[in-house]
Amino acid sequence: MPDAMPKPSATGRGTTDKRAAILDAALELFVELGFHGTAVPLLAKRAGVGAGTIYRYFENKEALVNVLYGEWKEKLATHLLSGFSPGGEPKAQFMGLWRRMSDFAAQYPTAYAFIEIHHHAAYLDAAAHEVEQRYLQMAVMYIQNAQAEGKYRDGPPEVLWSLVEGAFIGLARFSRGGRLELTPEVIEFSGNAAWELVRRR
Amino acid sequence: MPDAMPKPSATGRGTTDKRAAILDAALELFVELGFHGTAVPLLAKRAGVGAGTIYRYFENKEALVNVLYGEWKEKLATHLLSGFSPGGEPKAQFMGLWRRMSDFAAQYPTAYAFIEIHHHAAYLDAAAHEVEQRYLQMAVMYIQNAQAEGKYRDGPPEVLWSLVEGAFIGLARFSRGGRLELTPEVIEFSGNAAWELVRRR
Amino acid sequence: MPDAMPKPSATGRGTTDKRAAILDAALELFVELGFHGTAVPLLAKRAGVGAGTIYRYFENKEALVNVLYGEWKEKLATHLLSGFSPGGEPKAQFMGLWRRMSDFAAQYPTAYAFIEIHHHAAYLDAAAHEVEQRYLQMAVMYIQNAQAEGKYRDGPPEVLWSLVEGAFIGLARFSRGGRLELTPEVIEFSGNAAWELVRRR
Amino acid sequence: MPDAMPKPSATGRGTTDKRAAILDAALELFVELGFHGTAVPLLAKRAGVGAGTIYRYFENKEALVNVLYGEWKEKLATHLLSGFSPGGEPKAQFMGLWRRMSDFAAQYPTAYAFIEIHHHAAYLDAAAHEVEQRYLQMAVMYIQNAQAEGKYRDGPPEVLWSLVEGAFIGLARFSRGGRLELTPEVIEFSGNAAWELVRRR
DNA sequence: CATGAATGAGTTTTCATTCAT
DNA sequence: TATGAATGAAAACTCATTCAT
Repeated sequence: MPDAMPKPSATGRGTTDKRAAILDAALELFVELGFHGTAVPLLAKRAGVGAGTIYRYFENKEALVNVLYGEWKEKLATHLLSGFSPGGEPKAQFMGLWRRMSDFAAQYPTAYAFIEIHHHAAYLDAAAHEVEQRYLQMAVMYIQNAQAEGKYRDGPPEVLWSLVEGAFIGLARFSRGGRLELTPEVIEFSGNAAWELVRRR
Repeated sequence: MPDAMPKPSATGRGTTDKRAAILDAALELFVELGFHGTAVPLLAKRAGVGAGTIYRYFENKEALVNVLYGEWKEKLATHLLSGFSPGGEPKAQFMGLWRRMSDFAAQYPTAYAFIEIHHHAAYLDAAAHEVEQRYLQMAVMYIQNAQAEGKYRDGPPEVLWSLVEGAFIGLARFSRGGRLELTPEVIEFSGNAAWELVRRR
Repeated sequence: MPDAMPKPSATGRGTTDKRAAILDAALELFVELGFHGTAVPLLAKRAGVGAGTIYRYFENKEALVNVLYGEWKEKLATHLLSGFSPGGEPKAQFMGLWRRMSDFAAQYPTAYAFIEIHHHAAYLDAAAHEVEQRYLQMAVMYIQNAQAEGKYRDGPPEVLWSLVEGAFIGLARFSRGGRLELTPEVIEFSGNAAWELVRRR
Repeated sequence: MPDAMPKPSATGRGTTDKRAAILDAALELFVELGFHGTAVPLLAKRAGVGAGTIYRYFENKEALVNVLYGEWKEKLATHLLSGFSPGGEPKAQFMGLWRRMSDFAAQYPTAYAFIEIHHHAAYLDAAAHEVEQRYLQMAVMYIQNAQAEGKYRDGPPEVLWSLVEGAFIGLARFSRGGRLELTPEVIEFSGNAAWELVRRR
């Protein structure tokens, strides 16, 4: 068991290279082959490191997938929150959210797929579930606020969020199939449609 | 390799018992633990058969998951198609579809989860992909017809369908979490919202 | 464990059919795939009987191979002995032996291969080894007699027999390859050569 | 599937130790128990390595037996060819060949038994069959040359070789039984007898 | 620090044998 | 008496993890 594992935010660079390479390789392979379907030696090879090296950065395979989940879900949350302006046109606000989701899915398609696929895996630990919880709460609060201001359709906010996020996941899945690119036009079109899911009428 | 594998549609009953027990156990465990995360002996135990028995009914584990996928996706397609009336009020038609999706997900929650989770797994074979294709084509044709009749929003039908199905998947996922039941009220509420995704305005 | 197993020399025929079919199938498959390489269900299929039926005639797979070995080695010994005339021209006597070996190998090529291949297998039991012993003793006595009468080369009779039998086995193996038939000409030619192995000069 | 399997001709020593240990153990056990009769864990134990280690050196059990066959048959061919002088007394030449066969069988009795036993096993691959072919061609050419020079008996060279090699195999089998040692006297005696198989008269 | 060869526990799969029919 | 579906013990093989270098 490594005594002091190199942290991701190390200052010196170089130390972190391998950790990042491992995480990147894991992201790809876990999406492609699944967690249990990915052998550590293969992962090591894809990352360009020795198999043993992985265990210098992560306690074991399970820890690795949990770190991966936590980091990316956090990153997604941060991304969605960034540039969020509380007041303003409700539709513009929604479209902003939809665009940020799209940005993220377009920029990190594998990471978005990873998050989506692993959202309820048996090997996710308490920490990962907590990140998950906070993410959902954030979303729910967003909806509740908009409902409180009379902008959004009434109803259980979790349900509304499930529909909106689900719709986006459907779009992202389809674009992952390679038969659709997330162009600005597609994003506008789908965002406009999704807006109707939530808007009060 | 079994020479003549017992078929599902056996006449005499009893022949099919074990096959069905294996499929049921696999459904549960593949959802719970994933395909690679499910060991065959565990599967056998859950099905109440010997480990070797599984190989009398399925060539190997991969064949098993593919049969499972094919059968359930087919069942879903049949279910969605059943009671579909071509002409009629567009919204009523949509709500009918949404209700049938809900029926299915409520009646077979594990199967619906299974289908949703495995939709693009590396171990699905050509036959499974074909079932998948036909399913999508069916959906696309439905959307196209409605668009042609001027009832639905214009735009790529696959995108519209991705949004609608995604929204429903989001709902189903959330209900699987145990914090929401798919009551008629929830179904009406969500269906009304989802209808807005597609309706022309 | 069958109480009274049907014997090979049953009078009524019919009873023996299956036993014979099993032995025939086993002969072929043990030569083709080896003893451990032959699965009992395959054997059953080739014999045209149910897998369980094999256990009505033989205690287990090992007993089967031992019966097979014993019966065929005995049959070979009987065949070689038949028509053996103690006095007479030594070369004619040798050629008679060589011809009878050839007859046997030509008439029962699979059985001859089986005997040859299994001559020292780990799963042969005491009874089979005893048959083996008697066979060798018979051969040795034949050689010793001929030596005593001054017709054969001096030297360890087992060695002489090993050379002669080995030479024939070499021939039989080659003919099994399909590139040579054991025609009367080939038998005469090889017998003449083999005769030189043993003849006194 | 190992990516880069350690090769036999490694420079640094030590690399090859385990590979050699595995091959040696396999040689013994395949002769003793047969290919299908030898379980990999037993093989590993005999070789003093972990079961998994075998798969670092050989793709599977079948590859192992094929490498074994190829290496030893090649070694036998090389040994028989070594010190072969084209011109010279025909009998001396034959006796030289017989002695080299004996040397080999005496020095590597298990390997000789292995080669002999596996000469036509179902699991030998194309490469092994090719080695086999080349070996036979070599033998045939040797006989043909001697025939062309009028030293050997006329007749199909493959048949003559089958008789000679068969005779030697008979001798080797018998000596393996433990009741005969391949002493120089036995080799001379048997060689003299075998010479009569082929010599022209 | 980094490695990758080595491992044995655990996986998938096979198969000799049994037994209900 | 004959069967072949069912089985679990044992086979072949994989892989997460360790550790000597």
